Amino acid sequence: MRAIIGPVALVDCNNFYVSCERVFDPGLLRKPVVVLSNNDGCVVARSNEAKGLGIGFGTPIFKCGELVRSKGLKALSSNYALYGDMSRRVMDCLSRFSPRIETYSIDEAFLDFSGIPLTERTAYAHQLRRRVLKEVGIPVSVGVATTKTLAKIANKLAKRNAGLKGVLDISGEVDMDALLSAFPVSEIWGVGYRYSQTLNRHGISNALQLRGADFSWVRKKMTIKGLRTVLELRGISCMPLELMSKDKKAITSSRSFGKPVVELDELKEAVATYVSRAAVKLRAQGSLAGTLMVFLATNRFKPDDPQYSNFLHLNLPTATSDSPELIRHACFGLQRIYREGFSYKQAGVILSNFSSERHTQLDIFGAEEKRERGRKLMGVVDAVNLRFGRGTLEFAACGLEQPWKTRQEMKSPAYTTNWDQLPVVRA
DNA sequence: TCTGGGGTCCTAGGACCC
DNA sequence: TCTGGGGTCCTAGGACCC
Repeated sequence: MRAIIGPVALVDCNNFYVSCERVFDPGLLRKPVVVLSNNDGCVVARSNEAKGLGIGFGTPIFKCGELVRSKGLKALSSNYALYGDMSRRVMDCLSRFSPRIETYSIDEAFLDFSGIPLTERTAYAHQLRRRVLKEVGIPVSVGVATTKTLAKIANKLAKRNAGLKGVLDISGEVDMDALLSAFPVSEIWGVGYRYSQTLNRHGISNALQLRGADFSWVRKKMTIKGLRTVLELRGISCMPLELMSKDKKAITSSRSFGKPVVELDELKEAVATYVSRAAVKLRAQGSLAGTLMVFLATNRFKPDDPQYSNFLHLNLPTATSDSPELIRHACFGLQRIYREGFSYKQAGVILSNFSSERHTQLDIFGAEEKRERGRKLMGVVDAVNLRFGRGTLEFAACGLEQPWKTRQEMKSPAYTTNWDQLPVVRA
């Protein structure tokens, strides 16, 4: 369901992953903290204190050793079970402030504010902010404007200026020209590195200049999406609220390995593991995959090592969500592209070309009975893993030792999603 | 020693057809 | 040797997002 919108609020959690960690470990408050990517590789979330130390997004953590020693920088492995659960709590809380809500990402939501009179919007946003902090423990920022693109800008300004206390409403009378002329074009939603380079070359460096740019020129250089951005900067809403979450059109599962992998058998275990994870998500949305892509690659950061990467698309004979079947196809594909004599660093699979499980095309070879048994088995496996935690039941093809598994040496417990890891309060 | 993972949308161009 | 025009479908690649 889509809807034309009036004023809209963008609510964005501040330094979300770090804030989640702080809820359960107050010792991290007011300290420089970063959360690392899978494999404990590079920085994907930073506390304000860490940003103050000059640590950029994506910095490899091995370059921060000195800061850990001299400034007490604390680095944590990412804990997606925790962040996913905290996200759900934040969204629950927000939906009580406006039932017309679009969950845009794990840490962001757009809320329809058209029911709130102009003079009350700022106060309402402050109230919302206090409530999320009290109930969930996560600090958020709120930007209110007449379009999503402008709300994004308001939100960034609210975060940036401490005096605003996390809220900025630009949906009413404001000096929009002054505001936009001070906002760099590269920070506009939908303008990435490439486009901002092109725009800069043509003398467009701030949001006011982009707002005034020639429509057909923008259309040519930045496609229809760029044109929508320009219109939104003018206050014309082109991006409606998406109130219903949509099914995914593709599901990827891939990881860098904790250490290089040479043997085909080990690669097969890894790929079998990834494809079973993807299959769980596939079944959860009631889809069948018609295409499976498998890929592998050596470490591109070691240019002196022999390099090789490849991928293979497989059009499956029958669309399926059956884990053993998908594992068979993935291993077959992997075998086709595997070359001996390389140290592999990464592999993965992408499922796509989905159809609905409810109107399956019948298998011309009459294997319906077998498929039905498979469906029931998958249902049981998913239910057990949901109840007792991921990995309770696994396929033998995924291996037992899993030496290739990613490193996560600084991970916090799954405080909210695993009974064994609930926080303990000491009297 | 150590450098992420998971998505979406749009367009150009090729293959193919009449 | 010369060599049309219009349409559809598909895919690879590029741009963006968090």
